[in-house]
Amino acid sequence: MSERPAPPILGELRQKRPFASKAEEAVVTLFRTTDVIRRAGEAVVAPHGISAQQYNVLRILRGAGRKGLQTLEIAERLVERAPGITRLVDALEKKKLVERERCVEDRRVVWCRITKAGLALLATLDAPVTAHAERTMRKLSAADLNKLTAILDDIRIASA
Amino acid sequence: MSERPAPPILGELRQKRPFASKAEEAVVTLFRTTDVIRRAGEAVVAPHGISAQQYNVLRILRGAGRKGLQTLEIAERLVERAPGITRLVDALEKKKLVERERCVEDRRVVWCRITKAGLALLATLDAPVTAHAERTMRKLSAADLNKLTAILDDIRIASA
DNA sequence: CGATAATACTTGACATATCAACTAATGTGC
DNA sequence: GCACATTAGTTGATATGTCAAGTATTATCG
Repeated sequence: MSERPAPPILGELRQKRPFASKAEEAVVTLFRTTDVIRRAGEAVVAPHGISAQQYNVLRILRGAGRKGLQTLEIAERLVERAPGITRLVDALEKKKLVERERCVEDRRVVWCRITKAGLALLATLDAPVTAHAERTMRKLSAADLNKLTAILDDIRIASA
Repeated sequence: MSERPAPPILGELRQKRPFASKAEEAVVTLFRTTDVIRRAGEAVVAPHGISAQQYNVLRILRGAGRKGLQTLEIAERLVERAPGITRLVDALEKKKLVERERCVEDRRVVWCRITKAGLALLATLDAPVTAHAERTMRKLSAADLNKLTAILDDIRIASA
């Protein structure tokens, strides 16, 4: 008789009942783990007056370079989807981290660009953000880190 | 020269630049994957008039049995933390899925219990929710499923 | 060319999330 | 038993998320 140890997540959530399946256990564990990491990540950027989503927008716009990106293109590239992209960019514009310009050739389009101030803010955040990721994953071997990413990719491919 | 293939997440987010580190790639992949799964999960429960968080509260209260749980105890057991537990339970009470009662012995405490209607709702959701988890993880081998959970547990332990 | 459709946002309404005060009740030390 | 801290929860202010509907502009088809 092999007594399997109870999943750690059960104790963490003070649950006694086992999960209906391994799949459910994995999903709950995934949610929980991501929540923990996200909160820690928000704590990194929040003192600088922006949310994690706003940080993501800034990074996307930095990557886009001079020309910038159309509003809805930003939305498509967000790690975590946000239907309220207009107001997300509104907030960044109010903070002067992003600027917008109506396109002349196609007046439906609005081009968004990161400002100097936005780039400066990102520059100060690069190291802390990378450090946070390293800290989060520090206990994993290189093999496990690759394995984790590969498994997550498999999950997304299957759900497409 | 081994040409490594670009990480799938890069194409998905239309990014050209590689990540600063494997750790950052893993974190972004984790966020993205969880976002995809969460949205699909919300689509399962939303038609029944509740959010994923509210569903989580109901499951916690079902697990707690007759006596119910004190308000803040629910908050501690949530998979994804919610500081606004009062209003979360408010919403469920308004829908008659949960009932509350001020404790007589310690009048600071409020006991929360799931109602018959709450149990009935959960009963109809059990199968679809389990199905969603199975569907999400269907492409993973049993070994990979265990590996995923184990790696995620390691991450949380390290960040404690 | 003119009607219709499609695109690219924007806005309004409402649900949630977050944080910091605040209230009420209980526990603790002197 | 009284001041003070602690606990349990609530409330207010503000930000963010979400969906549906609306506006302006461009594309398409007969």
